[in-house]
Amino acid sequence: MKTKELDKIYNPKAVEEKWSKYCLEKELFKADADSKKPPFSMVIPPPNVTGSLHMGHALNNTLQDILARYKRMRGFDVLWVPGTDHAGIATQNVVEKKLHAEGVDRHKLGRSKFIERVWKWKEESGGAIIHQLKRLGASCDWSREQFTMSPELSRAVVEVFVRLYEEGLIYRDERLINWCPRCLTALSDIEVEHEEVLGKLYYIRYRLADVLTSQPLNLSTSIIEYLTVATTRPETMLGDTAVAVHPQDERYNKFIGKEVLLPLTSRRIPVIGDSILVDLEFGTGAVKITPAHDFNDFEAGNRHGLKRIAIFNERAHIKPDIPDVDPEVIKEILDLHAHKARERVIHILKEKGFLTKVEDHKHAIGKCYRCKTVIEPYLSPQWYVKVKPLSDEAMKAVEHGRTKIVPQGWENTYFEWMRNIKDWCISRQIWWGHQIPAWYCIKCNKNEIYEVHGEKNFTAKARPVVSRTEPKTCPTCGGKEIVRDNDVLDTWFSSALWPFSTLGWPDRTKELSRYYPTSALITGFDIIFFWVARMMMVGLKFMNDVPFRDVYIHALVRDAEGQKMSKSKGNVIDPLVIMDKYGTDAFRFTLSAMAAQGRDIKLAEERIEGYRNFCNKIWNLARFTLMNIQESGVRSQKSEVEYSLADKWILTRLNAAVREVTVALETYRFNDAANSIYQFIWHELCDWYVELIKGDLRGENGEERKKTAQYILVKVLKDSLKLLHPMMPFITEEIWDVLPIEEGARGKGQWAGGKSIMQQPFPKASEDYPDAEKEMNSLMEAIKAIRNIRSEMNIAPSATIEAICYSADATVRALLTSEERYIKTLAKVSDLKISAPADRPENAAVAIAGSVEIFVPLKGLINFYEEEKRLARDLEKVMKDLEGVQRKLSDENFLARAPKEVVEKDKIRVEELLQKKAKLEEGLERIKRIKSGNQAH
RNA sequence: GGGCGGAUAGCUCAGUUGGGAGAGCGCAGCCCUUACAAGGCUGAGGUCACAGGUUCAAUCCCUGUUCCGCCUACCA
Repeated sequence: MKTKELDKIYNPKAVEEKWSKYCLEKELFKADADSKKPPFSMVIPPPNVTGSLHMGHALNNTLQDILARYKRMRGFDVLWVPGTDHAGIATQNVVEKKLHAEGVDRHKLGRSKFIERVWKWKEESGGAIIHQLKRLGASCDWSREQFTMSPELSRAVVEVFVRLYEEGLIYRDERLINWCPRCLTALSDIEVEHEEVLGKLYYIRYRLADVLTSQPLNLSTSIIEYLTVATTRPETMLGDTAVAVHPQDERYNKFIGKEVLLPLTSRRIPVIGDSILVDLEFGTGAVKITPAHDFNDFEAGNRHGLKRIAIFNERAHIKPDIPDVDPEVIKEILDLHAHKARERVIHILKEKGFLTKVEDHKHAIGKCYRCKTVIEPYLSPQWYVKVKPLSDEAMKAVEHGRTKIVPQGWENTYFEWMRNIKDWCISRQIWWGHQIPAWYCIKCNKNEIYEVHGEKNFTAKARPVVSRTEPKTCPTCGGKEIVRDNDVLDTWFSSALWPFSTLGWPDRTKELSRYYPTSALITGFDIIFFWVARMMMVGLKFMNDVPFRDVYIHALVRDAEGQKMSKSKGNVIDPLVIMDKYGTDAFRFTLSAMAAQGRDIKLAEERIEGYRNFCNKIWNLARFTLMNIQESGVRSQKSEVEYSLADKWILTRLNAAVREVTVALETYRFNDAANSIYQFIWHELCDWYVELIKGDLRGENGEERKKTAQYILVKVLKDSLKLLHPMMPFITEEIWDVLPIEEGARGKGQWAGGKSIMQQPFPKASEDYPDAEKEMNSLMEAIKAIRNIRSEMNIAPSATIEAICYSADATVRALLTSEERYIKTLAKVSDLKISAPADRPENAAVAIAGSVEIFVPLKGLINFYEEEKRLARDLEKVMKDLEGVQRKLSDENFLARAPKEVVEKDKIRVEELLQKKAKLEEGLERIKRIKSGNQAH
């Protein structure tokens, strides 16, 4: 059989396509609910069905996949549930945009036709992200792909809704809510993004009703004829129904109970005292109250029984029927959007002398998190979840450690939000989503009906019938005319059920009992509130147990400058482009290596390039290995008697890597795992071990030695690939496929006689050889010292040299002697002398490595000036270290109080440094002597 | 306004029980040495933001200051 030659450079594309296809066809990612193995389960944070893979997804799913693959190799039956959510608003926007291009709108189409269109869109173009996740290598159980709008999951949604309603945890009420005038729907509090802007504070005078008003307004008058209010939203004054002052404010409290004339209207509104709303220090100390358009004013209105006058329609345009407003004014602003109306109102107020002052003012405005439109507080009937009883349980679960949040710092964020939680507005005025299972009897609610777009809507006073199935008749009056509530549920409502609805709930499935609670949830901090907190609440409520044991919160991916990536900034890095350019493995490894806990990831392409190089390094390691083993494969080897020092050393270092990677993955320290494996493969296995055994592999040290070296090389490579596999699934699979399985057998592709690397057990640390490790370290030090001399003395890399090693330590001499071939090979030494300290050669560069004094005779080639500089530099460094340690050791307090191991260590160190110092000084002396001798000639 | 996090090599960042400061990239020098130039060898570079405190010992713990981020909040 011919040895398979690998290409000189790793080509990810073909490899990824091949294995991706193969693993999917063979269904290697499937969980087995009947398995005897212990379960490990995760649910994917479902991406929007409209979405395409961005950096956040890539990081999130890479980390999940690393865990999934690791746990699989550790012998777990891994279930990783994939799927998408229906993304109510976003999806509806997409389809509406398409309709718009066709010249249709959804109202013309009608609700059911529209929903059909959305489903059609979903089938055709939805879920592109699923393919992209597969491309990323995500080893989800694709046979269990879920969708929040599927009939099964919809059933769970209805069930949860009805039960919560029956328990009084869901109710309907009319109050101010956050309204997006573009999406035309209510939003929950957390769907509003606050943004600080520099706005204006407008001062407007409201004339007191009971003061003589016959004379023209005189701005310089000292008699108080008016109250001046300050506002950021002058246009809402048309909806004012009171002015508030602080009851303790001596400037104004005499006006409480009086009335003012609202400018631009014929409305008289009361002056009221309210200590909650009014801050004495701010503005003028007098506040206009617009209960229908401001959350604080709404509350104040409730406290004082004020009327609510809405001045905007659902698109935040001025309504025609605002009571009391001057018709001239209405004519000017009718149907203007709020911000246009503001300009007009200010203009009119100014003209009429009501506007007294305008100043800059920083304040926050709310924007729709989907479309960035400025949100408008809007009065309407909505459905709410009463969350306090649920959040109490959810807090306890984390307090008691039933769910662990990693890194722990995020617990504060979680608790903080849970403590201040407000009822959750769950109804949305859109069509795509789970329609609320509530119906209204026309007869019973005939006074509560109002029409919007020809649809019947019901006020908060209407009495709904909430039911799992559509009622045929009204349970109260038997009436047959029944209308369903138009609203749909917040998409996050269905996401909250994801960890159990995807496992078959409300049925008591095998999966549910086996995989719930899930083992871990991996997600970004930006959806702790949206998703994690709500899953906790709902999971505890309906499953009586937490939805997951661990929550690992990872960072956000930013660009190299630390900016959040966004399309508008144009700084997005497309993961698909990156994967094309550098390969998926390199990309995944980069994300893993940069996923340090508690810090955002600044992604720079150079970093990815570096790990692409690492892939190539691994590839060439494999290539080298294949070139150096028997075509018949490698013998199996159990006995360690034939292990060389290098063999024992690399096995020991491998063990260290195995331990580090294992601990790191168990504790979600993905960057540590990546760095350990990188360090090991590149800087220990490739840089040292491979170089050390090249002679062995060439047969220079006998056939036995050759076979053993081959065996160890293959073993270490295979274990390295296994360690690496969770992070780099493709390249490891490809190499695994061509490596020898056992004695006499080689990989022939597609695991002839073997299995996929993902089905292999994760490496376990075997026997350590601590002595070999120490000895190897001494040798490496000596080799590095000689290399240093070579470089500093400008000896051509191709030239061989002579070296003399003196050591007073017989053990060390024995080591150097028995392993001299390593020094000769790696330091390119042709003539190596090892002995007890004797006469120091004169024309030689010198270096100290541990107890070994190394001389490189340079017969006239030596640059004394350079050598002196080099030695002086080394000496200086040693002196500095020595000084530090000696100072410590001369401190009685240190000797008395520090642990004796620490003191002992420092004492040994001083000894070593003193020795080194003496030798360097000697060397320096010699150089100086020679130099002066040379000069004398 | 409240809360959280960060400040370590030119850049991006590690540094978990306080005990000789690390990596990657970049930079400089020398090398196409038959696994790999997407490579090898060598090297330069840090008062660990600042000021105090605790300790025999502080990059690490405590306090304060400065400068950055982020989250959160109804001061009109």
